[in-house]
Amino acid sequence: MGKHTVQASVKDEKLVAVRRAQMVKGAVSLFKEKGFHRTTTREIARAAGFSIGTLYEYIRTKDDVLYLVCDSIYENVKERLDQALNTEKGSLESLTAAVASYFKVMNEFQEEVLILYQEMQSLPSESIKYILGKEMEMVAMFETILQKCVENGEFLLTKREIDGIAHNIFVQGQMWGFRRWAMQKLYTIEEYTDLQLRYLLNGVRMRDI
Amino acid sequence: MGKHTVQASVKDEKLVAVRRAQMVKGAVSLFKEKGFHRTTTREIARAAGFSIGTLYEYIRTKDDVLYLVCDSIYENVKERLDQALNTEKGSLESLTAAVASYFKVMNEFQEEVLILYQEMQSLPSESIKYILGKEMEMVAMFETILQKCVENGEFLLTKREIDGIAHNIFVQGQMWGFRRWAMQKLYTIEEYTDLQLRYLLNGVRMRDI
Amino acid sequence: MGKHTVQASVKDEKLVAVRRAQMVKGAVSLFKEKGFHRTTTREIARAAGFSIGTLYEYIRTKDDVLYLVCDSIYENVKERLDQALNTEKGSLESLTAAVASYFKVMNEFQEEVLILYQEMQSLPSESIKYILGKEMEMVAMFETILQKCVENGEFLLTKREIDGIAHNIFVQGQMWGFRRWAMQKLYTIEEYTDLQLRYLLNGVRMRDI
Amino acid sequence: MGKHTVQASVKDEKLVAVRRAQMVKGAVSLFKEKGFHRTTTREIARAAGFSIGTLYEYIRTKDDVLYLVCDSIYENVKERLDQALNTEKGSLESLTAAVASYFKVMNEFQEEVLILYQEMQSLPSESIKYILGKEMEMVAMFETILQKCVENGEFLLTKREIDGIAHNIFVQGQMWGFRRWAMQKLYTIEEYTDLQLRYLLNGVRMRDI
DNA sequence: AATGAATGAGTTTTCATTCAT
DNA sequence: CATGAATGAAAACTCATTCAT
Repeated sequence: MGKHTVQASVKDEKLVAVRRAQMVKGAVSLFKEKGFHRTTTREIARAAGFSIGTLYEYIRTKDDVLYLVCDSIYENVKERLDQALNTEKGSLESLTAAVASYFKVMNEFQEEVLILYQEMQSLPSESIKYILGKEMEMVAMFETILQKCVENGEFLLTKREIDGIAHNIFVQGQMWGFRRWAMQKLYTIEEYTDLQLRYLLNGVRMRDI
Repeated sequence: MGKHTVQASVKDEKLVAVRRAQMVKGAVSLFKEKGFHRTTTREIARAAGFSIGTLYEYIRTKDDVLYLVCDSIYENVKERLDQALNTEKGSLESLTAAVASYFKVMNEFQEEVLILYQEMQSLPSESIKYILGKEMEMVAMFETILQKCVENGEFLLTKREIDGIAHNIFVQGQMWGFRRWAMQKLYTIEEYTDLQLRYLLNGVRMRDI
Repeated sequence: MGKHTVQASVKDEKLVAVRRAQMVKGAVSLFKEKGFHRTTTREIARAAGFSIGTLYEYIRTKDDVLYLVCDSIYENVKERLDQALNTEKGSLESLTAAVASYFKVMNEFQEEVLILYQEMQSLPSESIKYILGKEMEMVAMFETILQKCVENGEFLLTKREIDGIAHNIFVQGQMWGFRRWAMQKLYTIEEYTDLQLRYLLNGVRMRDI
Repeated sequence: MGKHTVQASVKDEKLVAVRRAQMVKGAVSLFKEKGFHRTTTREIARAAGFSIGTLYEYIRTKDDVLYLVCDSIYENVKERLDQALNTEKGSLESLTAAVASYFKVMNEFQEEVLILYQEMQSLPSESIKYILGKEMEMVAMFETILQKCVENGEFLLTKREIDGIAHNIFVQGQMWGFRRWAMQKLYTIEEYTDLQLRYLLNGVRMRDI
């Protein structure tokens, strides 16, 4: 955190949180529609339900909005994921369930994740690192699950293979939203989940026994 | 093509092609650095080696530059891919070779592909469709190879499975460039190719014999 | 006075005086640093030790602050000058002492006088006249002293000459602060006083006797 | 010069000079009326006879206008002064003539000099130094004249006295415009010149003869 | 009396596009 | 064909002022 905090002129921290939530909500819906650069600060203010002057009481520059949006998206995704994965016990079923949950979350947040990928580059590299750090935490969740599975003797995998698979899971989840114009014609999210799981598990399942 | 053609004031088609090539080259290197929206038309003209007035003799709007850039990128990728895959004969080895070639091409064009993903949204939806069509053609290349493999009795796959695998191959190639900050710490391009091929083939290889 | 009074919402006149003194003190130090236009009302409030809302309980507009500051500066200068010159008796020595005192005061208030000259123009012309009136009173002090000297037979001067000399004295005092970047490299305030006095008295001293 | 040059987007140096002259002329008349801070860039552009976009082809920031204005004022004053003083021969008459010329120039440029004193503080300190350097050159002109007079045996003065007198001459010239509301009620410029010259010369004339 | 969040008019600055030369 | 000066709409951002608490 520390420097990854956007300065507000308003002192009341509760209020800052409330206003920023309004702001992010409005901004996300605008960014979905036209992207960050084609959205004006006035539009963001209006969508948030307050004036341009008020907007600037809660941020310093337009880039702050982008940062807040990106941060909020991953925060939401991670929160939903934490809830979904916290019962995980290192079994094949729980891995399956975790991946299915993750894909569902990514289905829900597909537009938001698209924003992240398209606009994050405009942030200062410090902020990019910070946000990608959150992504790594999510990948690490899958690594942990896989690791447990290995420890439980469900799979036989090296650390490197675990890393690779965790990445693949993560990317396949994003891909659903990313390439929805192609994927969502071919499959429902459930079908897609089944397909990818089968494909992933082919790679990881210990030969019978 | 038809409407997917950018109008030029200059008649000499050879010259148009030459100037646009200069323009795209300059623009790509600028877009890599700062993105489409943070790049000005003046900068594009300068990078191309001519004046702002001349730039506008070869395009109508700034968006035309983006279109030309996106189009050119996929044209280049496809061209390289056509070369790499045209000797393909429907065998496991040729599939392996094709995927490896594709990954190599994506490694080479990673920054350009990034541009595509980040900026394509700014194009009119007509242009997006047109360019995504090219992407579909590339996916179709892998479908064809897989189909031939099935026909040759190498694999046993349904049409749907073929589509899914082709997509996965395609996405894993893009993922290399996309998530290079994570992937390229873990693997060399060759290691990455091996890893992904093993997973892919685990899923497609006919159960022994 | 009359219209040269700044309206306050707060009734308690004692409090008004206290708050305005705080305000002027903070504002002067800000104006010294960055000038009137580059200083915001929020900064003035903060420097004064209260909130922006409170600031506006004691003034009507930002210009009021400038007026109050200008007024206060001359008020302070005049007060110090009154103290210094009230023992004056119309002799050459007392003139000398008066000029020396005045130069000392101007040395002390040089930054404040700079503010006056740089920002007074932003006041409504009514206020300018009012404040310049105070300046005239100060010039008049020197006229009075000179007049007494003439009456005492120390000098032989016409009314016009007295006016001119009084002005010269006044301007030379301001010049010390105004052109301090040039003058204060050449002289100490004492040397400067000596120099200017000699020069002034050359013009006014009655030929020997 | 060197870094004291304002960057223009337009290449044609002749044109830059012409447009900047228009700009300065318009800006000076606006600054006389309402000061730098109360004048908008749009007003400057309009007064100069071109659009806001064009204005910014010839400057980088609004502060550049102020710099150009300040520079131009002293350039003009110095040029007029150079013309007036170049026939100077180190006699009492030529000193008298020089001072009279200078006062006349300051009478002519009184509003411009007022601008300098009121707005120069807003410039970066580098530019202030550069411009005050020009002022020092003007003071040096009088020092040179006085020095010649001393060499010719007209006056008997130390170097320090010369410096002090040159400063006094310079300040008395500025004072005429500065305090015109007071001075110009009492005297015509000619009378003022006579008066100040008499004082000055009382101080410098060699005893008797 | 004191506070500080809210407001929006107003300001500087940029930049895609045009057009006369 | 090529040039680059001119344009002005549009954008980000500021800040004096108000007013509900």
